[in-house]
Amino acid sequence: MTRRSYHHGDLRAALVDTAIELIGERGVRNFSLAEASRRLGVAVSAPYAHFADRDALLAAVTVQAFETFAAELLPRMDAHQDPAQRLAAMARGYIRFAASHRALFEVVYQVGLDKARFPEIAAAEQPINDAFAACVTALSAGHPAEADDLATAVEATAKGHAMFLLDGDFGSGPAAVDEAADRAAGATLALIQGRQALRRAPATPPDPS
Amino acid sequence: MTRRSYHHGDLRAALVDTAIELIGERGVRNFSLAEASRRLGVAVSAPYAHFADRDALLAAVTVQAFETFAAELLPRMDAHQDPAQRLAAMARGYIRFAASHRALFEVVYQVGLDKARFPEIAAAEQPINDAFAACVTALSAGHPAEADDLATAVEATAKGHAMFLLDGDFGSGPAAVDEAADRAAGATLALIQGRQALRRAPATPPDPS
DNA sequence: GTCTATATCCCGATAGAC
DNA sequence: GTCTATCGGGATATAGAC
Repeated sequence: MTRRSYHHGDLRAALVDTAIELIGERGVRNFSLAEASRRLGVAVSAPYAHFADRDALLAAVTVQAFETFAAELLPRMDAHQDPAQRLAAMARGYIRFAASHRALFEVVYQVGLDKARFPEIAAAEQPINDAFAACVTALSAGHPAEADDLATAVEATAKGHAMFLLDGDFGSGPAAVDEAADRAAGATLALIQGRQALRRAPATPPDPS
Repeated sequence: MTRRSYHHGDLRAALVDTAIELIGERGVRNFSLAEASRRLGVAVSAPYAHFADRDALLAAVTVQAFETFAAELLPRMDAHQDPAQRLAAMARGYIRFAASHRALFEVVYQVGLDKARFPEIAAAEQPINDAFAACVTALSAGHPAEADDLATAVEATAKGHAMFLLDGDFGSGPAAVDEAADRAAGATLALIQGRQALRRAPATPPDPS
């Protein structure tokens, strides 16, 4: 494959790959079909034989993002039995995914694609949501009203740490990723532990010692 | 002021206001100097008499964002003595600010302005950072190594909740804002409580009951 | 301080040839 | 399935008149 002639190659797949490359280099918001075409050495009109428009290509990238995330995350989770540890592992995996597949992460969380138009996105997301929901439900047994609360808090914490990492607030390099992952996992456990503590003693002010 | 002739009016201030309007309507990403000029009825070249370029205008908006945030947040914090409660109030204020000044929030957290080029941004940010750091330090007395950890976790949690709110995950309207603020405050307290619990019994698996 | 006019570049999308 | 060519739109920024 010479990268110069896709006349009979898989331009569709090549476009997805190139989109991910370009988004990694310059951000989703500066991604254009035109530049992807240029990089692949095809005419700017060529992508329209495979995608209805720019959003359709981004939808394909989004699907790949969820598939990649699930493939990397779910095995790691299965190493733990305890739901709290599983959630902490999810937080860790979330951070690692954001760091090692920055472009995919960006597409998922910065492009507001119409999910009604691209139902394949919801389908790709499903396995992760299921695993997450199972942990939260297990941890909220006996207190079902708090399940949603906990889910949001855990997600928010992971997402927040990921954004700080991508913004460079942890520095750069593998050490920064490890630190962010450790902290997100720690915060997740603290969150779970703290909810249980507050459940037992809701009005107690924190120990000042 | 007729909004049609800024020949001798304060075009600079008007541009900042209009930028905030436009960003609120269509997002920072789609904000352009050209459209701001059009809305104000001035030539597209007029802004260049007041701002070196687009980023310089956005820097002015950023400064206003921090000033507004500080003005709304700091008084609310002062109502509480306990550092944990102060941090929870900060989380609440963070959410409220994101909701009621969406455009300002977006500019601060989605535009990556070069802080070296615009030192006035750091200056405007200072009072908030100081108040935040004071709370975290007070809560980490005796465990200084954890201060940074806690600061990041609290910030991440607030930011995460704010992003979910702005993405519509809490629904819309004042009730959604209240719910997001309540949850962010609750998660902040849980985080603080959980750290203290884990400090006492680091290896204890969460109570499954 | 604001204007008109312009240079230069980018983009998405379509039509019709091969 | 890909090409060439083009339409119609957008943007930033500058030059020079008033």
